[in-house]
Amino acid sequence: MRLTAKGRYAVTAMLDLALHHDQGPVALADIATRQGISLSYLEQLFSQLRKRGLVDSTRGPGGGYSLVLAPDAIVVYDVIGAVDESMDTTRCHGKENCQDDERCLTHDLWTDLSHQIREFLSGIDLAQLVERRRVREVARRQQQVTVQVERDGPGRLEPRRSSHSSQVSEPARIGTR
Amino acid sequence: MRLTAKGRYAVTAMLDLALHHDQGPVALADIATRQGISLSYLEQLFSQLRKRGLVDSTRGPGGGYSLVLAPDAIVVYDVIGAVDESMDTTRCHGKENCQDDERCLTHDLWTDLSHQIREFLSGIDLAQLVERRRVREVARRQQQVTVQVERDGPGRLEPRRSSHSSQVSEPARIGTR
DNA sequence: GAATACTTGACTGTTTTACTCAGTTATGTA
DNA sequence: TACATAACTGAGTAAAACAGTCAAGTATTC
Repeated sequence: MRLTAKGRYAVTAMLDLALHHDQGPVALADIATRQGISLSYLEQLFSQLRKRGLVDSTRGPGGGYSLVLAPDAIVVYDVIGAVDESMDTTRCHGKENCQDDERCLTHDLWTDLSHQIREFLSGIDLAQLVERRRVREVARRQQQVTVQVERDGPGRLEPRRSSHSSQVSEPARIGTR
Repeated sequence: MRLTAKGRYAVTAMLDLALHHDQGPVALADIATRQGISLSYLEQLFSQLRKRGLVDSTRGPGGGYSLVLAPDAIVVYDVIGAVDESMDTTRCHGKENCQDDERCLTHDLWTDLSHQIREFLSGIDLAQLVERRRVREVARRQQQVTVQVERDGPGRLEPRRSSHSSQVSEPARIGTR
């Protein structure tokens, strides 16, 4: 089973995109500040998301990324699948050669589990997540942070134009490991 | 999410134990040959399984490991939990400090997924697995192998007593990686 | 006392993870 | 046209996790 920080970041970032879906393209720098993910890392992730056709990019000032499909047409499973290879829990990846070219004792168990996980994550789309009360709470909190940063300015230099707050002391800590 | 070869091996080994449950203690060397797992590695695993109170050991000739509880009282989730730390998919491990000491946007999603997985793996016990037709098939195949090895002898030396086939050229391949 | 089998702990090579860095290319605005 | 912005690309890397191995025990039975 491949469910790593990478996959979690991808889902978080896509959800952020869905939350600001109506405000045109969203710059990665904004997502970076709001979600506490390193910008360089986001660039790497979005490169993959774009290749999989999940997002579209707009270059230049005011540019950023936007969802290709409506939030209710994107399920969590696809997002993770775009960056995390496979969600399979079998060692043989579906082929039944786990032991001496034959099925191992527990082959079916892992197949069933993989199926279970796929079902679950395929049943949840971004729109559903956006609707959740607790997600909205967190989103509101994160909005505060962004506004704060904007008011204080990105570091006193620069005339501070546009709604972007590039180069804040972030990215900081994203939990322990 | 932590589901690695280690957890899979543990379940496989425990299932092997359940299959030979009525024949007294099972030697690790036997499990190693039948399941294609390295003996040294099994030793490591069973050390943990014993600490968690899932198996009992009998030393000396004819000894081996046996289940502490009946097969229908041991669920897969516990076996994996014994060797694989945690099955949690959140980064913060339940604590809600995933981002700046607060809940991250997708916290609940991972909590729900973890719950889902736990439910699934807690609903399956070793007895149920033993009953499965496809498991029995594989088990029969593996029995053949053991018998084969016994007939051929472990290498022509030794008078060949008891039902144990120590020190066969195994452990060999355990699938690719 | 020899063989069997469990027990412990340290050690190791490889792969994966989670990044960073340095640079390039495209685009809107003054 | 310059310049600021922001997307892109690819290589590099420290640290951790994985999947084991190895060596030296101790307990038990025949």
